[in-house]
Amino acid sequence: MADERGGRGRPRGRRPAGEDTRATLLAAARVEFTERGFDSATVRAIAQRAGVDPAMVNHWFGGKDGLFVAAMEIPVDPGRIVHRILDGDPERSAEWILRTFLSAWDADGGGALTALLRSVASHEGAARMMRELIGRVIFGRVVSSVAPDQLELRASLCGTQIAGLAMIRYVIRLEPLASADHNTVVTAIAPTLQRYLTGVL
Amino acid sequence: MADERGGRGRPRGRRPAGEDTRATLLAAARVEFTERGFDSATVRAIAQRAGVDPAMVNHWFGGKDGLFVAAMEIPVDPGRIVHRILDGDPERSAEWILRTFLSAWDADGGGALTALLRSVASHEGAARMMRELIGRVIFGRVVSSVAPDQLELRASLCGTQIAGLAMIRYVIRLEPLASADHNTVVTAIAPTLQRYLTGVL
DNA sequence: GTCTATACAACGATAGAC
DNA sequence: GTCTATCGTTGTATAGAC
Repeated sequence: MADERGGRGRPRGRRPAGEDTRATLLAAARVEFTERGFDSATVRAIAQRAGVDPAMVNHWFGGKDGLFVAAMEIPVDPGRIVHRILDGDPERSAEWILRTFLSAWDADGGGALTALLRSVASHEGAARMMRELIGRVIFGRVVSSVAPDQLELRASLCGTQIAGLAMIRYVIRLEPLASADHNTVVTAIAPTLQRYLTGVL
Repeated sequence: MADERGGRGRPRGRRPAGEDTRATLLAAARVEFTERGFDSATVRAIAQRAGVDPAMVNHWFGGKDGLFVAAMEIPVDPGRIVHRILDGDPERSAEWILRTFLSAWDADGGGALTALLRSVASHEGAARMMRELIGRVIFGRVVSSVAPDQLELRASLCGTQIAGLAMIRYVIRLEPLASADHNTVVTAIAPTLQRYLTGVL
């Protein structure tokens, strides 16, 4: 009864090893989340782009939220950034931080960053992730190793300048900063960041 | 029957001339779009806020899109802000700018600002409006009256610090900056802004 | 034979259209 | 006020890897 193995659809059951559905979904999710933002991106569209069933999102990530946090890795690797920053002269930390962020963001034209900011603005969960990422992982560790006094205030101040640069350069795209080369940006902004890191507040 | 002019609900049928349903809808739409962004704002909620049937949105604006484009005119008065800022000592402009923005943003707990940033991040039209608002109307005029050299670069740099402060303090809510009083914020950030305005870059 | 990744169907909610 | 489209999610049967 109801056997009906007529050719429609993909075959059920476990697919051959090597067809990594999870990774395919992640890639599709990054595209959709980037282009449409968290709310407008649909699980169905992501699944369709990945060529799999929407239920796979639930199976692999527990739902749309899980897929989001899995897909939206920060466009920079915090560990590497911190490490690279701490290897140099503390009085030149600001310049390194800026160059690291600029390189990471410009790598894909700011697409991933724009998506991240969009998600941060519209999704409280993303904002919370961002909060802990900035405060603890990135600037918290950087600041604690260069200027232990007023650690948290310094970290959040650094956050303002970095987040603001991201907003103006990649989201609002205000000229001339949107098209300025890295040296120009560093010359203008590094002193600010350096003061937030090690200067007198 | 069901005349019931005394209590809840509005009378049916054509309303008397002068009760501008269209304008009421526009006002309600601005509130909802501002608070929730385009996607999350619903026609039903807008109509309910206006005390009007959702069908009126279709009748007057042809749908949600039409209502949006009709509603999204800039509801702020940048002129007053600029005027107040320019009345003081040029070397104290940064402090005035910061205090003006902080007061405006804190007035409603940052709600309107969060909504604005959300719209900017998720809607290209809002980003374009923001671009011109920051670059030309606000900082363009401020900077041109204090330091005419590298006017646009200075304006966009001011934009980074202001936008970043907004992001960290009201959207991401990173402590201690999120709860810091105005004096603390001014002490920390005014020097940055002052350098962007009149300092050496 | 067992486990599990998978496809399919359907549900309840919600929002825009008419 | 009703209709319809679409969303996220859940349940279940099944095919293939192990």
